[in-house]
Amino acid sequence: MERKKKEVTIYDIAAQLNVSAATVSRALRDDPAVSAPTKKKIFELAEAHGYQANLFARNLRQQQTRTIGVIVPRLNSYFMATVISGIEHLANEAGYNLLISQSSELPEQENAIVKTMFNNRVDGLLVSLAYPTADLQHFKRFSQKHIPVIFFDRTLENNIFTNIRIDNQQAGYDATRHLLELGRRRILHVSVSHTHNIYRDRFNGYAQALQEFHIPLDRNYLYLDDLSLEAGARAARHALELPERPDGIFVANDNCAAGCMMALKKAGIRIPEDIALVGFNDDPVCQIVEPNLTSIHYPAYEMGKMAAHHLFRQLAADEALRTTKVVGLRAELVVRGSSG
Amino acid sequence: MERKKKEVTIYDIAAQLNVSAATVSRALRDDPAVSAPTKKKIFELAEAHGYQANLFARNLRQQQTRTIGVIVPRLNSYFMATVISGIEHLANEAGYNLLISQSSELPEQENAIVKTMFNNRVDGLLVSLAYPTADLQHFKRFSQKHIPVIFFDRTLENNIFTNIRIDNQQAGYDATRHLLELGRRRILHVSVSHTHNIYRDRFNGYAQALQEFHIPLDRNYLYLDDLSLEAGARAARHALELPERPDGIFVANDNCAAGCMMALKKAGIRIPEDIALVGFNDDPVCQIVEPNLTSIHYPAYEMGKMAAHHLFRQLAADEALRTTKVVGLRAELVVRGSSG
DNA sequence: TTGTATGCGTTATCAT
DNA sequence: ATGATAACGCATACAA
Repeated sequence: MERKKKEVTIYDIAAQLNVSAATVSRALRDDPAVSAPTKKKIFELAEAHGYQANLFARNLRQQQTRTIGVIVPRLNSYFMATVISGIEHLANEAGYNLLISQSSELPEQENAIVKTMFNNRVDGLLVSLAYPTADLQHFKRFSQKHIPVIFFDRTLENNIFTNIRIDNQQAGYDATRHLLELGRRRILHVSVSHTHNIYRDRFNGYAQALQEFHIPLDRNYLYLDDLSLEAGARAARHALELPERPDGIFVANDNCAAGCMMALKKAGIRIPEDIALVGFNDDPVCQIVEPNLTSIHYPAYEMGKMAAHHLFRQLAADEALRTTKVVGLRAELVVRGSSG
Repeated sequence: MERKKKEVTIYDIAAQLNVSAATVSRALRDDPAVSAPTKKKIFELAEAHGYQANLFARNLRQQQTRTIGVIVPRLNSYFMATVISGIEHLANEAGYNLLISQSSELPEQENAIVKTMFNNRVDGLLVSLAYPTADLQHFKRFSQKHIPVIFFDRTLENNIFTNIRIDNQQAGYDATRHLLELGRRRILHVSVSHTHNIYRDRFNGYAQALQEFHIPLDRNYLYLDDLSLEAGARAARHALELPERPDGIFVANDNCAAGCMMALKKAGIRIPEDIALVGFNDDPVCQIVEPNLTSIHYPAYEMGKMAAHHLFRQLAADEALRTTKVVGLRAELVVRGSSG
């Protein structure tokens, strides 16, 4: 069976130049201890041979991979794609590779991925948690070995790892208050049943705004499902079956809001006249549905860059200097036709 | 500065059990040459220590990484996310890791990524090319070292690597013929200006269908832009400025078709009565626009699995058995309201 | 400024 | 069935 062709190593270069492998190694890493002429010769020969450093050997020696793991619930949302672009941007600059995996919203899957990433000796982890993930046990092996983990978007309260997130309560408040200022008084909130804290926070913002306007919280005006397109249709049905029809709906993501809008329109409801609608994320779909969807603009790209930025900082810093913290990003309301 | 804690190695286990490291290594890999009792002892102690194989050492020794590189133009489409899910599915099963990167449709970026992946010694590559990429020069280093590369979706004719794709001409034909059978006669085709072959093929299918219906090809009925949402609006404007308004439009992707539909509706055009519309890909957006968009269903998940499948086959096979080939997948028309 | 020697943790070859 | 030993390619402590 044909073996792989032999690679050019620093030894080959050293032999041809009558210097030691150590010198070649140093020259290639631009060590100032090597004289300019030798360095030049070495660079040239390396170039001529198309020399490639063997990263395993280097990693084996240095105990680091220059690889960071990224774990997200799903790759198929505009939001996540944008976050990852942000991460990539910084990672490329810093010469790090990305190992990307999706948990498909399954904690067991997430757990398996974390283990794999650990075995692959990633230098750090960037994670957005699956819905149902309720604790951070599976990241313990990382904290034990002092490998930094940064959570973004879907975070969990903890005092070990850094969290990057928006102020979901504020955003929920802004969305709801906007509807209230439009004169709407019966506002339905559509969200997800697994009470992940970001959705709880959005709800809290909703509740806070209602309270400010002296509107009592009514359990009937909270509809929990899975935030899919279909869930949006179900939410619409729920809305129409309510004894007093809502005049405003705040949906915790755009996709679901789009489904809701379509179902409402099909039922003859006018948007925004009869019911005003606000979504969340500011996905491109906002500009496709008619009327265009008012939403909370989520700074996805920036969040990706932030997450990577903090990871690299922690990688560079001494263990002791890694102060646990929460980084907040601004998320702003974008008003469009659905709440004209 | 605090060093990383020492890892448990096969030597540690060997020492504690009074066997050699070689035996431990064999046992851990379940080599039949090791007796059952020793194996058991070794497994137990390894488990107790939370032993983790050091992949660098293994890779260094075996000259392989069990990592495959995935390069896509963009991560932010439903289509790509689905393909990647398909790839992941098989890769996980086979115990391979995925290194995912996006070229952002930039050949230079693509080139850089290919180089990085090469340096990282990926065992194989799964690639969907950037629009403007016109040749496969940058993959030469892979063919030279006999590292398999599989192209999917955006492929380029070649006699070295395997291509996985749908029959774009057939699909373009199906889409156009559908409009023709609806009685439409002035059919505009909206596509992308960089003539990547998949778009050329779709156009050819369009031309073929017209020919069958004895309709002469008219350059005015071909609009080339970048297939973005905005390009869709521009295409609509173009359509309305034509001396004879089209009664059917075949757009080469759904996103652009959605933009086109919106602009047409805004201009007072009724869909499908005045103009029938067909998109491409069968993205979720098809079910969001009104009326729902007729499209070509692209078997994305299956394509991902196919690509991974063929890569693993080539990895397992002897060099000589790697017959270059093209794998075709079926793409079928899904009729919806936009061409009711 | 350069060289020597050694370790990083595995696996494969050859003995026993 | 098991052991001794030599790579794999690089980086570094120490010596010169």
